[in-house]
Amino acid sequence: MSAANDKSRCRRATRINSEDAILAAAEAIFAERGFDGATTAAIAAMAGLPKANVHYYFSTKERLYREVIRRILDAWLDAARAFDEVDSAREALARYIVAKMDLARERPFGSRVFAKEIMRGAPVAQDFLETTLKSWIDDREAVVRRWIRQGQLRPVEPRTLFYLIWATTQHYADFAHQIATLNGGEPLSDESFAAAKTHVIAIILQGVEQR
Amino acid sequence: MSAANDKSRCRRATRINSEDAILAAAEAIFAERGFDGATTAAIAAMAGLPKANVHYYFSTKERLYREVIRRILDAWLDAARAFDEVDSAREALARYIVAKMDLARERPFGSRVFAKEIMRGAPVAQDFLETTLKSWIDDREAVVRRWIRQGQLRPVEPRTLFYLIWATTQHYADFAHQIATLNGGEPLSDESFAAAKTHVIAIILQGVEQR
DNA sequence: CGCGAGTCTGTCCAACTGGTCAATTTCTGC
DNA sequence: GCAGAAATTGACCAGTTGGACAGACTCGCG
Repeated sequence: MSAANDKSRCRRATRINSEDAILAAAEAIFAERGFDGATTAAIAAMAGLPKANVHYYFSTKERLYREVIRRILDAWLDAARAFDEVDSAREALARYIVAKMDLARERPFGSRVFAKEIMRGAPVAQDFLETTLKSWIDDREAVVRRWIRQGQLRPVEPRTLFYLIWATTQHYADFAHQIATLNGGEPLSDESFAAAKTHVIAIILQGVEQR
Repeated sequence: MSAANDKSRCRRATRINSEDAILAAAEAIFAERGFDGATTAAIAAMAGLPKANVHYYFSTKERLYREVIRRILDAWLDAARAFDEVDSAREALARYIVAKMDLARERPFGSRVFAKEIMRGAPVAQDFLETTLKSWIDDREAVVRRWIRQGQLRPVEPRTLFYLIWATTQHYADFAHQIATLNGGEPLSDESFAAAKTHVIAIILQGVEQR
């Protein structure tokens, strides 16, 4: 790689590093205080930059917020693919729950930002809900109904099953503080979390599988 | 009842009406925007009172917020009693889920305020989590373990079961907007909600009952 | 080496926030 | 029917916020 390329990549890298630092800080601050409660000053402080620098990369607080939401939805879609990797109901559900639990563990702030976005009426994510998410769940509902016809699953209501999975997996991110408090003040260890994953899968599969 | 009592009750009634209007408005505004994002002006406007009137009844925004939280925790404790009404695992779990689902349906704002309170690290509810909630779940965990020993339930992890119930029941309040959007833009009808209640109970009981 | 584009930041401002206060109106007990 | 307590409210204030902007600094190419 040429020196010229190296240098131009250096500039770009600086920009990307700053943007990433700001986005990561924004995700944390928005998660804790919500859109209205978050201040650009707090985001800048957490990112270790002057406030004006934040406004250099993201002209307005709303534009920054939209970008944070966009990344979260990307990560969600990524995890959702786990549902389609295999054709057995048991395996597909198990993999999907694992993917959603891991997402909750790795991006707890993102999960909380999304939750708060929905609670304010989804002014930014409404389009995602109506188009991408709507068709995702319509399609998967059909898949679940096929599994039921094939005798892999009991005749459960597909929507109820998805809401139960979404709710439970997100709970481990959104209510991590409550879980930690009930765990003696300590966040779940990796082992406890892995065990929780297994137990959640066990209960849900037992709840819907035909036996 | 004497005229004097009638009158004094009138004054008190006015006060109580105003306080209730403010508390109801506060619950809605805090639910949508969180503590930091909520403004006393918005709460006053929704309650149909001048802002100064709000500060007459609740000296500070934080005091008002604490009172909102207190009432929510009261309602939660009320619903939690459903768990102890009967001794069969099946009946106790079913009743508890019904109570929590009904609470989510009747007090969706309260549920969201609580969720946001946890997400900001529970500065106000921490004491409740550490004392009341901790001992509640410790005691009920013991009850679940007894049911397991008695062969009423499969050997599930009690905590996982409670988190799954809390998550799912709260989801119907906190994510009501998402559910409505996926329901064609309309909130769940009373019939759909009643059906969801039944389906949730069916999946969870199937998931944990010994058969 | 030097110049222009890109990056960074201190300073400022208009709008808004929680909260105060004094003046006014409305009750209540006698 | 009146004295005073309680309730109500418009006007106001000090602190904070999102954002603008001009100038300083840095990098990379010719």
